[in-house]
Formats: sequence, structure tokens, C-alpha cells
Amino acid sequence: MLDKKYNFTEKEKKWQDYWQEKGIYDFDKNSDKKVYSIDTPPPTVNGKIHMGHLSSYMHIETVARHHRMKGENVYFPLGFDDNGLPTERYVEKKYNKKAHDMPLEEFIDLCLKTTSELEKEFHALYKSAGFSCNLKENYSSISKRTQKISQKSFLELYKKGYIYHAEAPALWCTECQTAVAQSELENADLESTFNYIKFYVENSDEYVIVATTRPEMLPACDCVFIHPDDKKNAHLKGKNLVVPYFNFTVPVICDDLVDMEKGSGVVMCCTFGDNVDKEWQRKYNLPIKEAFNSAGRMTALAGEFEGMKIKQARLAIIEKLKEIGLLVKQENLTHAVSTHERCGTPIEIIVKKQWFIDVLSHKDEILKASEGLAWHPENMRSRFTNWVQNLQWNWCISRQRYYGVPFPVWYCKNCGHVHMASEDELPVNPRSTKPKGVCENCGCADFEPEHDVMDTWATSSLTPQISTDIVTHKGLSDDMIPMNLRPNAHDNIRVWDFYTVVKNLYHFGKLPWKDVMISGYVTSPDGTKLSKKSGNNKNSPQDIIAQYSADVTRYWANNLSLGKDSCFSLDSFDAGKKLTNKIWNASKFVLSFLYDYTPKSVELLPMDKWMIEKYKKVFKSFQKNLDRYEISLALSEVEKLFWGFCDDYIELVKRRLYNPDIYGEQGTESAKYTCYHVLLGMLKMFSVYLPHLTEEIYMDYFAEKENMTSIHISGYLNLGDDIDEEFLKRGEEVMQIVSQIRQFKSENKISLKTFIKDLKISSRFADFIKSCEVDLKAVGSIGELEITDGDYNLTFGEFVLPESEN
RNA sequence: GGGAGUUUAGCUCAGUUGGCUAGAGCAUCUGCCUUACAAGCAGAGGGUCAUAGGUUCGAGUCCUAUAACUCCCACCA
Repeated sequence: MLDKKYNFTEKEKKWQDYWQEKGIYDFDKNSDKKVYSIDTPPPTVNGKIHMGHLSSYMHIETVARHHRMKGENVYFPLGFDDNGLPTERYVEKKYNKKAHDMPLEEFIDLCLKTTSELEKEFHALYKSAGFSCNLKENYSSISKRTQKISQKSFLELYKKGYIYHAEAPALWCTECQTAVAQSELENADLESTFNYIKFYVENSDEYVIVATTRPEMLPACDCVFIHPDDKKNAHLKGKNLVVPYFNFTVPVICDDLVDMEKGSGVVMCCTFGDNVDKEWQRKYNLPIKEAFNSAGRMTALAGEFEGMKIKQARLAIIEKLKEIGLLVKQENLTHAVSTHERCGTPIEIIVKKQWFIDVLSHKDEILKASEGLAWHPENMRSRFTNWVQNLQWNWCISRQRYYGVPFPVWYCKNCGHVHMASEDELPVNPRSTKPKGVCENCGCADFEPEHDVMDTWATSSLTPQISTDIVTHKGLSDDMIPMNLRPNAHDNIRVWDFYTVVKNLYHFGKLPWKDVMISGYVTSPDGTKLSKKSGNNKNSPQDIIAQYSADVTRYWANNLSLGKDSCFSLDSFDAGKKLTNKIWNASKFVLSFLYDYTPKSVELLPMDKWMIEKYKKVFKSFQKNLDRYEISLALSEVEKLFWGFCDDYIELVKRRLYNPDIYGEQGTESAKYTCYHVLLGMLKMFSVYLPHLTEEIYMDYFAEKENMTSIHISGYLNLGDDIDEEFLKRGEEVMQIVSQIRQFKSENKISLKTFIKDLKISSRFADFIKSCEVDLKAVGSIGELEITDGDYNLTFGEFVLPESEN
């Protein structure tokens, strides 16, 4: 017997423990059932989870549960991304200490301790949300096992020629003091000043005006560019100009990348002010001059400004130029600047030895291969192709940081030769382990370790391998590739999705997955993005779940459209509360007639068959929609079916259920058969959205009938594939009559149970309606029914008010 | 500048190969204590589907243009 009220706090906890204990969601390694595998996003362990993360996991949940209900062997691993810069920055901030202020080992311990505490919190939240991923064996991106896979990937790609070590311009964050990748950039509109500065022609009184926002780059000036079509300045070509204040000369060169409309139409090239400078340096083989160092402080090249920070030097140099009369004018402007997404510092370009994965020369094959991915929604494909087409930098994977997977690399102290670890040494930390053997090049046994660590994404891009290794134990392998699904939010398309495609193509020549499902962001009611740092996170997942239940939270999440951002609103929580309450009450009511019932086939009454046909129709389209990741559409279908079941069908047949003596055995049995199957079938469909509530009802009654230990592995209920549309139409006509009876009573402001002496019905489906006479009379409280063939029309007779009102 | 999305009821949004009278929840209004549920039920009002053209027997849905908003990318001299 179901309780009078459903206590979600108690029940949800009960079932979460039960599922864990019984291993209901465990992946069966030895099964030969069809596998459905999910490359679950490992959350970055650097703070709190917010409703956006939670909603996106709830989408994955629905998909996983759907495939489980289809009888598939669902592989749904869980991991934590707990290495790299995000973790470092979180730890630095939390303890208000910089990594380089303490011994490396101590810092790493602090990171490990912090992430393990956070992971416990994450774990508890996932459990309280009723997640069906593997909560027992998680992977971590800093574990030894993961490091081994990551290092092996590095060695293999190096052997295959995809990875190279070079002293080349790379994107650099002066705050974090590390190289970064293009995918870690974020645009910011910053206020700046255009400074119009005089460059005198060598040994002449003639000058040209150069506009720059970065006068501190003057000491790194290589040349001045004019456009080939620039008639006004054409005569300068080939002449030398004197760099103001710093007094060295640079040539004037023509290049059509110059924009004559911008600034003064004359531009200085400094190594490296921006991407174009980088291009010009390469094209004209210009000398590389470092005006500032990796810490963002001016070098000796800057003379008296040496040691100043970039911004400080900019102001100082402007003052100096003003003083000596070389600054003609200044203009304020706002321009887009690339900044580091983790700290917001403007990105610089600096030359240092770095490890790179070549992506630029493989753009075409990446694009070609990515055509094989199915994106949900499909329009997200363009973000991926857009990103690949616009790539400008190879993937720099070395970070001058502390907490990450080390490179399995040493350098020979004698000849500088790169010495790679052998596979059997992995995982290895070159900082604490000496290599086996001697230098292949010179025989020297003295090595210097690589101090850099790898980019987090160099490892995270292997989640298909890392996560499946839990069952395959094959490490870097394509055994379970392509996985069925990669789910993530749209911000990760250019990062995690892109890098995973690259790595799997390079290693195996295969795509990592078949489908990609993209969730949107959940924004604050004011439209700003929820994030770990912005602090606009009033509604924590823990609070919401405690207040509304995990099931209702899932209802909310699964009502969001895929790929689309939406404002956080409590509206649909109320709708979810109503729905769960209604499911509880309806089940309680229906089951109260079924406790001694054993399902057996029976000849169905027309309206019972109508209900079954409706179920069949919705079931079919529900399957189709969930197979296509149309999660919210599938939900709204079953929801609509359910409300109709309650308000129309149950109302129609409840008298048959109550009064077998009046309506006969067939009438009652037919209603019981229909109630049993339709309720069971709907609960199974709802189970992918509302796992706790449906489990409670199922386990109370149906589990025994079906001999199952959980609704979630019990399979959907298919009542047949052929749908009798004609029959449905006739049933709808009967419902229209019911609806009109209700309207009549409502308009006359009388109770629905008010007795109506007689009703004349004219319809083209007269015979069918006659066959439903019993139900119509019962639901409408009608005395005599006169049903004739003809155009649709109802004529109401007199009604009798209850005695108390007379 | 390139790309994508959004624009439907007072509010939040569904509406997937074009097809009966454009739907839901919330809100509003009118009723109903109906042998599950008043946290309920029945009913009503409310929409030139952003704008302007076009294709079609038929357009919220397809095409073209315009506008507003959002996102991604580029723009950093």
C-alpha cells in the first residue's frame, strides 16, 4: 500500500541507498547485450557545482536511463578533472598562497588534499540527485593510471610526428606565467588609448605618424609597414625611420595586410604586439626582440624602463614622448583584447621552447572526419567547424606550472638531445626519476628533466580511453571507440570536443563518439551566466534538491531545450511538484482496485481500447524522440498522456471499478486490465525522468508482478506497434461529448454530479457512441441517452439539483 | 566583419519532413467540497505566431529582405 502522502526526503534517500547496494546501474562486463556508452564530462574540480552543471547531468541521466530501459548495457562512467591550472588557481586562492612560494611537493599535496575534499562534496551531490553513473569507481585526471595513459599518448603522437618541441611564438599569460592554448582565450572589451607618435626619417626633418596602443613595444620595433597602395607615404618605402626616444633605426616595408583606414594608416611591427606582428616576423624573417619578459616586466631593451610592468611602462613612455614633443595626439578607444580565461590578463606572445601538437596542417582531415559526428541539436556542428576553420595556433601543450601530468622527457646535459621515457617506465615523473640508459645521441648519462607539465586538455582529451580503461584495462586503446555519446555544454565544443576528436583521430584514425549532445547554459534571471566565480548562484543544487526533491529538479532540467540557454526560474518546479503529486495520487487510487488483481487478457470495452491505443501512439513517439535526444518533447508527450489518463479516462471508468455488481465482470476486468497496463507503461516512461517516485510505486506493487528488483532495469512496456487511428478518432468524439457535458454543467453553475434526465446526441459515429453508453451515462450522470446518426449535435434535457439545494 | 540562435497569450516557453479551430504551465475570471488528489476538478477570456514581400490549394513551419536581442569566432597596429 502506498502512503497517503509521498515523503520525498525519506524515499529518495532510501532508493539511492538501495540502487547503490544492489548495483542496479552497474555495467555488466560479461553481458552480450548491446552496449550504450557515455563519455561523461568529468567536472573540473575547482569550486561548487551550480544548477547549470546539474541540469546538464540530468539530461545525460535521462538518456542513460532511457537506454537502460530499452534493455541496453549502459556504460556510464564518472570522473573528476582534478589537475592543471584550474585546480592550481583554486588552491592558490583558497589558501591565499602562490604555488611558487612553497616547495613543489607541498603544493602538490595541498592540491591533492583540496580536490579530494571537493570530490567528496561532488560525490554526495551526485548521489542525492539520484545519478545512475558509476559512483563506485571514478577516474581522476591526476591518478597514476590516467598519467600513464596520458604520457603514453604523448610518446605515441611524438613517434607519429604529430608532436614537436620548438622555440616558437606562443600565447602567454604573464599573470599565470605559462603558455596557454588558443582555446583558453577569452575576448574582453578594454579601454585603451591610440597614441599618434612621430617617427622621423633618418637624417631628415621629415616624419611620419604612427598610431599605436602599445608604445611600450617601441623597444621591440622591427620595422614600419605601409600599404602598397598608400600614395601619400609611397616615397618612404626603402627609407629608414628613427624609433622615437629609443633612437635606433628601422626600415619601411610595404604589405597589404596594412589597414589604411586604421589609426594613421601606418603601422609599426614589434615582436610581438599581436598576431599580425607574428605573421610579419615569419614572412620577412624579422629579428625577435623581447621588450618584456615572461613575468610581464620590461627587459634591458627598454633601457631606463627596465623592470617596470607592461602597463606602468606604457604610461611612463607616453609621458616621455610628450616631454620630447613626439606625441602628436591621443584618442580613447575600446577594443577587443584576447585575455586568459582563468585570470582575465591580456595575453602576450612570447618565444620560449614549448611542446606543440600540430593541428594546423590537419585542419582538413579533422573537418572531414567531423562530418561523421551527429550533433544534437544539429546547428551546434557549425560551432565546431567554425572553430577548426579559424584556428591560428598549433596546440601548445606545455605549461610552465606545477600541478599536472609531467612530460615523460629528459634532455641530455651534454648535447641537449631529447630523451623520451620508454613505455614500461610509465607513469614517470622526470623531476624525481632518472631515465634508464644513456643519451641515444652522445652516450652521456647526465640528464636534465623537463620541468613543464602538460595542459589539462592533453589528458582530458583522452576521456574515452581513460574512462573505458576501468573495464577494459587496456589503457590507450580503441576497444570501446566510438562511444555512443559525448554530452557537454556548448562552451566545450571548441575545447574538450575538439581536442578529443583530434587525439582520437591521430591515435586511431577514428572518431571518439557517434553522437554529441549539447546542453545550454542556465542563466540567472537577469540573463547573466551562472558560474563558479560570478557569485550569482543563490540557488545551490543542494538547497534546491532539499527543497523540491531530486525528481522535481530533474523535471525542471528536462524541460529545458537542448543547446539553448535559459533563465533560471522556479516556475517549472511548481509544475513538477504538481505532476509528482498527481502521479502519486493517481497511482494510489488505481492500485487500490488492483491489489488482488492478476493481469489476464480480456475483451476490452471501447473506451478501454481507446486508452490503450492512445498509450501505444504516445509510446511509439516517446521512443522515437528519446532516441533522437528530444528529451523535453518526450517528457511533454507522456505528461499529456498522463493528465488525460487521470482527468478523462479514470473519470470515465471509475464507476466500473467501484461497482462490479452493477457493471458486470467484463466491465470491471476490462477497466482493471487497462488501468494496470497503462499505468505501468506510463510509470516506466516517467521513470527516466522521475526515478525515485516511480521506483517507490513500482516496488510497492508492480515489482512482484514482473519479478523485478527495480523499475529502472525492467524494460519499457510495449502494447503493440499497430495503432488504430480510426478508433482513436471515435474515442475523441466520445471525449468531446464528455467535455460538452462538463461545459453545460459549468455554464449552468451546477455540480458535475448533477443528474441530467436525458441527452440527445447526434453523431456520424452513432454506433460507436452507443457502445460507450454505459461510460457516458456514468461520467455525465445522465438518465436517458438518445443517440442518432447525423451531424454532430447535443441537446440537453432537464437537470435535477441535489435535494439540499432545492 | 564571418557564423549560429531567438522573436508565438500578461509572464515562462512547446510547436521536427507545410495540413483540421496555433498548444502547455503560471497569472486572470466563473463555477464545483465529484466515494484518489482543494497542493484538486470543470469551464472561460486572452495570440494580425517580430515586420514586409514571395512560393503553395494551404505557411508559426519553406524562401528573400528588414529590425531587435543573445551567443561563438575574428577585429588588438
